[in-house]
Amino acid sequence: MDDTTAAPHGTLRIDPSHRDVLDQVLDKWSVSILDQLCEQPCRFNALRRAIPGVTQKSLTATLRRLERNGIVERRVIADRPVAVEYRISPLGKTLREPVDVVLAWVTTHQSRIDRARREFDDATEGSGT
Amino acid sequence: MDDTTAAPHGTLRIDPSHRDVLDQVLDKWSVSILDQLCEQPCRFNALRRAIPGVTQKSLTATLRRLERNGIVERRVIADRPVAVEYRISPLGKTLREPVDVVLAWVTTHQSRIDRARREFDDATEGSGT
DNA sequence: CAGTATCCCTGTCGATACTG
DNA sequence: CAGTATCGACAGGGATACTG
Repeated sequence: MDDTTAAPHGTLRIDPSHRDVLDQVLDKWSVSILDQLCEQPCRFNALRRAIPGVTQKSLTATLRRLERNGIVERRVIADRPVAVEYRISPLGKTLREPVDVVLAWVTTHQSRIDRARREFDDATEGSGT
Repeated sequence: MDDTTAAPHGTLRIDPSHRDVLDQVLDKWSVSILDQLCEQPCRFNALRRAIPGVTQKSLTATLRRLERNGIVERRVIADRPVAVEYRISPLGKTLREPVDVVLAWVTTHQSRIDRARREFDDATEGSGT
């Protein structure tokens, strides 16, 4: 079957490792953290305040995961009233563009998506009952 | 370095609705489905066979979700030995590019990510015990 | 063929409490 | 301040069985 029409570059082959990276890097809180850290390095609680709704647990877990994947860097800047600074890594910076592209897509098509959802819900409404 | 690619900092505020869309269209199976349907319209079981590891339940749920979001179109093409064809929608086609960008990022940086993970795991190894 | 329905299990998430 | 530890609630995912 020829895929020259739909797939100009024939790229979209998903292997599990790719899926895995996406799961670790584009999950619920990662995008917000990425966004925040791209603006400026941030301490734990500052980050926490900057991202409404996140809990310590989730924030810690997400930061750890991003750190493990080389997206953010963790740095202890004091010993006494322990201060820890998180900053975006060079690798993390490169992630921003793809994420921006995706977010731009969402922004662009949000209304269309919303409409599709309403229409679907509307059409589905009478079928389940 | 000038960041013409990245949005000016602070502009891309992640609001819940964006997050919500991402969750619905970039989740575990959606990318594979998008990939497959971008190549050609597909019937349910064909799709199932094309995507190793997916179950009926997950496939059904994901297809429904994508349909609801206007990403794929569902079409009954026969009544007797019921046949259903799924195809990518115009909106769905526009999603391909952003996804492609993200996947390209993964491909490009995969080895670096893997290395970061190994280094992290290595450094962490002795601390948790 | 193309689902729906059910059970069950695991992972995740939030809330709370505690620590260096 | 920056976490760790623990618990309970809940959604998602797989396996299985059944249906138009």
